[in-house]
Amino acid sequence: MEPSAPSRRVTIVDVARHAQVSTTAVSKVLRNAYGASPEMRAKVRRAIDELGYRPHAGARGLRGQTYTIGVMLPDIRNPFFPEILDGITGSLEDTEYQVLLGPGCNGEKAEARVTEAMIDRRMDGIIMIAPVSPRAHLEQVASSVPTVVVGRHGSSPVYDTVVDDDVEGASLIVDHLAGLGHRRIAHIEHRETDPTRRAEMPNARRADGYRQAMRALGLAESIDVVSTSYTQEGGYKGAKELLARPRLPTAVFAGADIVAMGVLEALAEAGLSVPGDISVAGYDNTTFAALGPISLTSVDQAGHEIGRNAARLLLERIADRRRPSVQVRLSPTLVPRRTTARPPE
Amino acid sequence: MEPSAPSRRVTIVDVARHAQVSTTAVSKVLRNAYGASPEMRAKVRRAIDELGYRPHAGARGLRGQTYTIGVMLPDIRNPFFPEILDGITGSLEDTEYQVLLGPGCNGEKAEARVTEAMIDRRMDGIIMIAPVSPRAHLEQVASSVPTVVVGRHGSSPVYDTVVDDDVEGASLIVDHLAGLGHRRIAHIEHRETDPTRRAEMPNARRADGYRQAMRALGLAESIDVVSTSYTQEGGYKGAKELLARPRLPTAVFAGADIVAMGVLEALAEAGLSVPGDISVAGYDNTTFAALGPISLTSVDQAGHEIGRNAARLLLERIADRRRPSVQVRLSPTLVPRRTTARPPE
DNA sequence: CTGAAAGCGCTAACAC
DNA sequence: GTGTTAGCGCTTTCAG
Repeated sequence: MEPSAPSRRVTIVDVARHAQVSTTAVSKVLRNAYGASPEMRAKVRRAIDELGYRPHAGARGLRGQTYTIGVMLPDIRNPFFPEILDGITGSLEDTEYQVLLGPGCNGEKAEARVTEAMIDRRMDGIIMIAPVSPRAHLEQVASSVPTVVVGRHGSSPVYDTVVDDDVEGASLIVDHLAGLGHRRIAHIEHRETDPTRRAEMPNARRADGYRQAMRALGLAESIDVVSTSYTQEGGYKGAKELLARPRLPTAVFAGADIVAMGVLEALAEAGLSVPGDISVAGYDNTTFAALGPISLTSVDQAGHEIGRNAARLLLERIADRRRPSVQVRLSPTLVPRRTTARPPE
Repeated sequence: MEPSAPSRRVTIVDVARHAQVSTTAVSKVLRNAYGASPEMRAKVRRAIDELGYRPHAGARGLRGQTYTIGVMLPDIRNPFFPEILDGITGSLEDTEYQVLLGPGCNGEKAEARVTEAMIDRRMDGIIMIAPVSPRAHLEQVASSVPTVVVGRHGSSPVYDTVVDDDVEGASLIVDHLAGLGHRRIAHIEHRETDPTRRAEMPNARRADGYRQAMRALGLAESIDVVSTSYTQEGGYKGAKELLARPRLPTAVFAGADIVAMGVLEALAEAGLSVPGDISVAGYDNTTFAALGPISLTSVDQAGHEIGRNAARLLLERIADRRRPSVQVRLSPTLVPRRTTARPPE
């Protein structure tokens, strides 16, 4: 076996010759296009199988499509994304399209690089998951390739969106805690200064939902929001800040599971038991929320459904680039586990 | 803004015209190829900037390279892979190459589909992380495109490999536990029946390393291996099995962190405290091993280094497809945390 | 050092 | 329904 021998690959010409037809005929069969008789199709299919022919995606892209869908994930570490991805690939696995992921897009610059790379490779469509780029950039991308944006609120005429209702998710948690008897429920949010992002990013929505739900329950005076970041460290710091309050809250709603991890650590250090002394809830229902030793109450975003919808919208838009943009909003569900219980007497 | 307007992109012809040179000249500048005067380069570069030109990767691939590296990850959920990926993208971000990931490759069939897709897109090189495909398939891939295989022992003349020394990792754990005074140390392994895979997959090596280390310490009679799988459930079942033993081990070495999670759950259910009654160690030093409430002793595989080496080897092989294949083996390190301590008196 | 011309593998447009 | 032809945007000869 030669290492990476540049052996000439079977091309459409070889198939045409083998099947004794024109390359156009082969091309039509490949694309299931109109204008080939059943006998011709059969003949061509046989030749394709016999020769083990697979079309060169790049060459196809030069005139037609590349049959490639790009998915941009901001952070491969976020255990919530795999669900979305499964939803996408699941919907696409019976199509001709192949999904390829753009890695490590943390920050606007990296996002721009990846989206450019996808456009330069003439991908047929792009799904951007929880992008942080300014809306203008999203619209610029969408103006050159069919695009679906996942996890950003706000709509645009040029791209479709799929989001989970973060306001509803926050109130699921608040209602759950209030139902258990809690009144002093604190929230740890991700600090967001940019005004556009405040309006569009899920984290800000969760904080809004928390406030809204507290007010609806007549707990307006108990509203207590600590601004840190959606990281374990952010949770740790946020909890430290709450521990310094004159009166401790009886429950903490962390804006993300990873934040809850930091909270649990800080509480353990302070000698407080969960949920005996204080209840803790997260958001995203990530893998580690389900881990036995953690068993964190959380909100599930139906990532699979999000992904399925994103794929569906993208295919629709690839088929008709002028159809009006669509916004899909899904509802989250509460997953109660062992970190929440009635407040201490 | 038009939704996905198919506005004609700037091509190499536009750049050539703008700079008043031939397309050949532009091409040479793009590729930093020999045969262009400094003045010409400057002129072309200016034209490229002014027009915002970016070459079409697919078209380039038709004759030359696509400047795309494919990375195949078996399971995006495995929290160990992001480290490797960071190592790869970090090494490549100052090059012209763009990394794209093939998603969800669990199982031979999915792996084959993804590698085919990468080959059909004429990627310049492929990095396969912990593939499960038979070696013949790996070699077939490698024979048509430069390939580096990560996390598979055993060498091939047609692809390079980067592995972490799993035997050494296992003995780090065993020595650590023995050093604390443990003698009855059990191991939970991933069941592997296929003989080739037994020889090449890391999981089998860890079990071998465990046995070897136990023997070296004169603890041969205490060797106790439970075969389940590298999943949380596998850990849970494995622990249940150990709990049914006439004499409980004082320490459990789980072959992977996720397995340890299941073990912790089963032990908690049985009312045993960790590490008071029994010590637990994992492998991979994943994100959740570091989580405060878990704090699992584990083995760190230096994922970043693995990724850096894989990228380096791949670039070398792209530059010289005939250079003899290389095997890199890296050493793991122990990360002691709170789940391991001296055995009960 | 420079550029004209051929061609990579495929699809679209157009004949027949 | 079928085949012929002309590109898509780039790199690679190969003359000059």
